[in-house]
Amino acid sequence: MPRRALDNPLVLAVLGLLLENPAHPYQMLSELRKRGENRATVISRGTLYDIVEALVAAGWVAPQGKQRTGNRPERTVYALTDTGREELVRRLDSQIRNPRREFTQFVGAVAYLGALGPTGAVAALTERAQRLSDRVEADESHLAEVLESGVPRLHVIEAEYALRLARAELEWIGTVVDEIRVGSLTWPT
Amino acid sequence: MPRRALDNPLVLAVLGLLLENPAHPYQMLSELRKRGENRATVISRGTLYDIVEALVAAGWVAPQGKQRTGNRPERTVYALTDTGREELVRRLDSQIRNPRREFTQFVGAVAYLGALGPTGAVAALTERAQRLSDRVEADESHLAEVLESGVPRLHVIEAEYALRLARAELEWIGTVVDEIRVGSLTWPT
DNA sequence: CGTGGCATAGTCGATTTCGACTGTTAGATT
DNA sequence: AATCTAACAGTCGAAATCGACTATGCCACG
Repeated sequence: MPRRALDNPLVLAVLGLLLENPAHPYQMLSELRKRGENRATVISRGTLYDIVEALVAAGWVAPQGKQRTGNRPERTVYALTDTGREELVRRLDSQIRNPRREFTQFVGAVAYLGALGPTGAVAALTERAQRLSDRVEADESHLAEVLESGVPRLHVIEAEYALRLARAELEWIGTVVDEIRVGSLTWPT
Repeated sequence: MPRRALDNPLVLAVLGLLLENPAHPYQMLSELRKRGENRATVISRGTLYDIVEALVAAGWVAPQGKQRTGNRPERTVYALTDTGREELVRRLDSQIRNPRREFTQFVGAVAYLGALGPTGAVAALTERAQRLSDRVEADESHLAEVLESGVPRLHVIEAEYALRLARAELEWIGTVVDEIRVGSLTWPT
């Protein structure tokens, strides 16, 4: 029993992917990269191999045999076991019911907004808002396309969620910037 | 020059704290715990000492001498250097302008909501909403108290932000749950 | 038809992070 | 007065994570 119990966020992502199809690590990575443009922390290759190994040790995932395409190195393909499926559901359930509190770099930085001074704060927040709104727009149209193409909404539900929060953040930034400009949010001396 | 460049989220928190007052590590920890009830990832003690050491090596922080209270072990007090102050501003600015994309456990789990089935999904989301709304209420009244007591709004700005996002999340969960119940969000077969 | 560049795959040593363990003091309880 | 407990403060070895390095196949281009 490992001391630190497989609590890397990648674990859920890997189990989730394997629920759909068996895959070899490198494949998982490209898949995650492709989808996840938006989601899941960017993960380094090495870590992924470590995680898969740990999942095998835990019995949640099992090697399904080796393939080779052309003369490429052997790729071991992994599939979800029954215990793995149970574990996936257990984690999903608990992480939705009571996700552990996580905060983004952005909140962490906003906490010390004061140190930038009113001018600096407005400048930085404005740029953030610009970038974020660009992304929101791109994601919105991308989402529309995907739905148009017949992908069930349930499969892109987390994109809807992310968009919702992004819009809330944009609004918040907007009001704060206004308040600084107008002088209703002031710097203590 | 360290290979991985002090990119732990704690770095910003420590620099930010030291901007206010010099402190010894254990003190920083309690302070962060106190404030941060809400913010900043929960940090283990050991990590904090590692970070402080790295900050000293980077020249952003310097030991200010040792104190002892009663017969307690010596506590080394650290203060921000000038370079440290610059670095803090640099990081703050860049992390607000363009924070690296991070996703919470919750989004990660929502992505695989399907695996819980309609009933399971509703149950899990409902519990999440309940917990979250309890917290929002508590945080709201706590925030009001703090402001009442004369703390400048700027110093609690990130709590306002967090509340805003939490409310957006609550609304989103509400609509999704309704949609599942009503049947406008369906499970593909 | 050689060669440069990119996608494919994975390994491994070094760094980072963690949390269990140690030890002290002040105050509460018996 | 002896004992228990909680807050204080830090250390250190083990585990987790990373990213530089390796190596091959495929395609385009001169």
